[in-house]
Amino acid sequence: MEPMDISKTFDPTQIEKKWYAYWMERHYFVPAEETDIKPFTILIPPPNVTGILHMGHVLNNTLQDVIVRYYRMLGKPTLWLPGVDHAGIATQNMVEKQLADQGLDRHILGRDKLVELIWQWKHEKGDRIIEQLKQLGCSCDWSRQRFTMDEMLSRAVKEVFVSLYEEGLIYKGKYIINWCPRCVTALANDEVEHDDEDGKLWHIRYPEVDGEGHVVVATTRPETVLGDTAVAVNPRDERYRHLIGKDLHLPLTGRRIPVVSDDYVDMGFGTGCVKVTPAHDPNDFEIGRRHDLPQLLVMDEHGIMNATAGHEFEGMERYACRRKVVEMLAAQDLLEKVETHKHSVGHCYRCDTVIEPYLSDQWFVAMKPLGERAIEVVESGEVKFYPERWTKVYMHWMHNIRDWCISRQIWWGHRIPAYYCLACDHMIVAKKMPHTCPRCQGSSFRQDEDVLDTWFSSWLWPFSTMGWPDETEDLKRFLPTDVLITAPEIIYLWVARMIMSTLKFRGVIPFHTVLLHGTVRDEIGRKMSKSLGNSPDPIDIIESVGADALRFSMVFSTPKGADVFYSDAMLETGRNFANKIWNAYRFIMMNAEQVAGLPAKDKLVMELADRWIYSRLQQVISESREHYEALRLNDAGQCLFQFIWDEFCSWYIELAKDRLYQSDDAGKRLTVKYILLDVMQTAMRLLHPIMPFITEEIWQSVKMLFPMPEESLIIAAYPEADSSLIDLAIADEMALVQESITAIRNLRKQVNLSPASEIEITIKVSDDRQNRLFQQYHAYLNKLARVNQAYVGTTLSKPPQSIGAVVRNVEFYMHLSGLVDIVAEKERLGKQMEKLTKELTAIQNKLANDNFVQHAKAEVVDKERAKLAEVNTKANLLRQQMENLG
RNA sequence: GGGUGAUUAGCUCAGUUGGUUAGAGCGCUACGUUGACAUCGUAGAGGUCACUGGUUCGAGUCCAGUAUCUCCCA
Repeated sequence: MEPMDISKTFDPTQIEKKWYAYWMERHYFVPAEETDIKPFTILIPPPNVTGILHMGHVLNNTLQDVIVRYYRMLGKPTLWLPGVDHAGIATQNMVEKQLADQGLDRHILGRDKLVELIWQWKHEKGDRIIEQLKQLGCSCDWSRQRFTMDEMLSRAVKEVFVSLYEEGLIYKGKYIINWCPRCVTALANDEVEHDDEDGKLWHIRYPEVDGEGHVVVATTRPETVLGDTAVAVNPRDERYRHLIGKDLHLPLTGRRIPVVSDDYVDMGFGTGCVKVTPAHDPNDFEIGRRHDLPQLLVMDEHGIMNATAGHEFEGMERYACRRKVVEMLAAQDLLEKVETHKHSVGHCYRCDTVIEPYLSDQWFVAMKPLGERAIEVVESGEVKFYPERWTKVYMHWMHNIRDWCISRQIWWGHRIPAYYCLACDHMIVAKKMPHTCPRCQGSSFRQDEDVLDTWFSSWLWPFSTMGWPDETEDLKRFLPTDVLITAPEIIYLWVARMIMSTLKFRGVIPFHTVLLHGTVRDEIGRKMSKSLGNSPDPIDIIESVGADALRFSMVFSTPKGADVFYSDAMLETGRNFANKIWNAYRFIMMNAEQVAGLPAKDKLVMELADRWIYSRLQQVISESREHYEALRLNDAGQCLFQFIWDEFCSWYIELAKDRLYQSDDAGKRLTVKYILLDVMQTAMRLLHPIMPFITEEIWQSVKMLFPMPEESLIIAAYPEADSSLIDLAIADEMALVQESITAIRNLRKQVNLSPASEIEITIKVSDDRQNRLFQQYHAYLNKLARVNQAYVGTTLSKPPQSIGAVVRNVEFYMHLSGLVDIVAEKERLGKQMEKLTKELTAIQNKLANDNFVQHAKAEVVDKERAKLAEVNTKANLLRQQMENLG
């Protein structure tokens, strides 16, 4: 390759397509067969089939890909198992919306036709998000891609349902659900939108049966009085204790209802008496259960009052009924008062109708028996959460676990495998439609109309995707998997349930580690959402700055599971970094043309900077390994960013230039060329998990010049640190040089000397080692601080007309040529003196404090003393300089 | 209402078992086209660590309370 053909800025589009195709052709993402090495496995949280890639997916899948690629490089057979979720309600809604545009609705179409339409849609457009994940660089094993409605997964769903039913852990019962009377359908919790509204609070009198008194209850929905079956008070409430167990007259109905005691009642709210309507309020439903109260449904599925409400109200719309109830109460002097009241009201997300809590037949899973083992495995540490604090959230939910309502009144999903005999209504739960009714010998059946909650297929993901209930090779090999990476919002919905199901049906944990990451927000902290329009399209970003830049920015900005604040500035971090790497590569290639016969590593003529960069490289290798393994991906990113940008580019490459351009020693030139290629190549491997495309591109191209086997692949190994190359003495010397260069640059700045002007420096060192160091490497000062002439010695003193700085115990004096602004300089020094004095006082006070000297650890005290000496030296120098200025 | 977490520079965040002059990136200011990179370089300014009390020789760090906010569940 002609080096000058390499473009000045990094152009990702071409190379991303090229290398993804290359990886696919070579089956990189398929775990190696025939090996005894324990594989590394990650299950994807399956995105919705309707989904298009958003920033949340980018974060989630980038983190997974980084980890998977890291373990692949460690030589493990690695499986990232991908798939898509059928997302019952969301998908059906989307297709129904399309129908609506054509003036159709599902009732006209019928169930079979609608389901057929959705499948058709899935085949045509459903897997768009999969293509987008590929653009992001995700290294999933696409040959194992699953869909929650696949035959394989449906089999598992039926198997589990039937098995839990037979064990008595699935049952049919009554439950309060959110019901939209206009759409005539049940709504999931997340389909109900809550708004705070100004409503009214009606205070109603319920007369006592024995005695003259009454209690007052407050309600926002007076029509539900008709369905009351009790009044509840708090057992500790002195005001009402005498009423517990007594009866009240329920207004307008002629019924008598008891007073019950329940902890749920808030003594401080309203009058402390609560009317209980078990069939029309979720909290009342729970109270009703505890006290075995009747559940009276007083309206029908359209929100029209029924016969149970009483003949005066039957047939009335719910709000008309509300008005009539209020009128009648007032007429009977049972209305104590009416207040305005702000409260939260649930609305149908589709039609905005006020939802009605509604009692209906539903299917449940009894969760308590499944929860016990799931608690144990987290307590014992078999399953760990990162960050750890989520363990508490998980435990809290598990200890208060409730039965899971798994039926949904929609059409898209796994239909409940329960069949009813048309002749005698006998119910049979079975994997297939039965032939004969065991009770009446009838032979015609209808299947339950409901489908299962989408999570009922997702919770089986760890083994349903691997072919269970068959004992497949994949099951034996890949379960338990290793790390699950997901958002904390679905700890309950998904993570906990997978732990329970996998323990129940496989007897093992599904994964040993759960990594929870934050939410992607916009610059002002809002969640990214379609409706706010604050979510950029990741594909646009990839097309403009590249997947690597996006990936790096995401990884870099997601510390310890905290939220990610997406902004253009944040994206620039990755874009600039990719460009920086690209230009370092470009520079190296420009100078690498003739590096044909490189010297063997042990024949290299290495000097300070060379030994230093190798030493640092080894440390960075170890650190990055530790970070990747501890799942601190942002730390891995930061550590590599800092090494490549600051240490390799800003220091090493800059120092290498002298030898490349000016040295007439061929051995020196060869050494530096070798090291540039070697460090670059190693750094590309370190960074490959985070930025796979650019690192592969550079790897492949450097490989042609660098002495390594032609077939060696970037993924073939994650570098291992060679501790023999770590040299702390060298590191210390280099640090001194670096600090010195910074100090000299500062001196320049202080007197406003242009960085281009050449200067003379007197360096007073305090020992021979330092003397040798500065004699030998004054070229470094020349290159990076434009020190034209350096006088080094142990006995030198401050030259006239100079300003000084101290680094450790080395004094630097920059020779001035009479260009200094005396007044400004004095002011600056005065300010510095003030700061030093303050610090000095603090240390002296500390050391004068007997308590400190006696109680603190010896090393802390020693450190304090050393500091005192250092600060004193600085102060003396400063004083001298101030005197010099007159 | 129950639970959980947070509060450090203009912004986003580090700060490991209490022990430097509380750090980084971005932004801002000044200067700079030094033969990879202006998507760059060098330097600078900027903080009562939310508030109140406590423990300690010593608190951003530990404890209690207050305030404000986040998220999950109801």
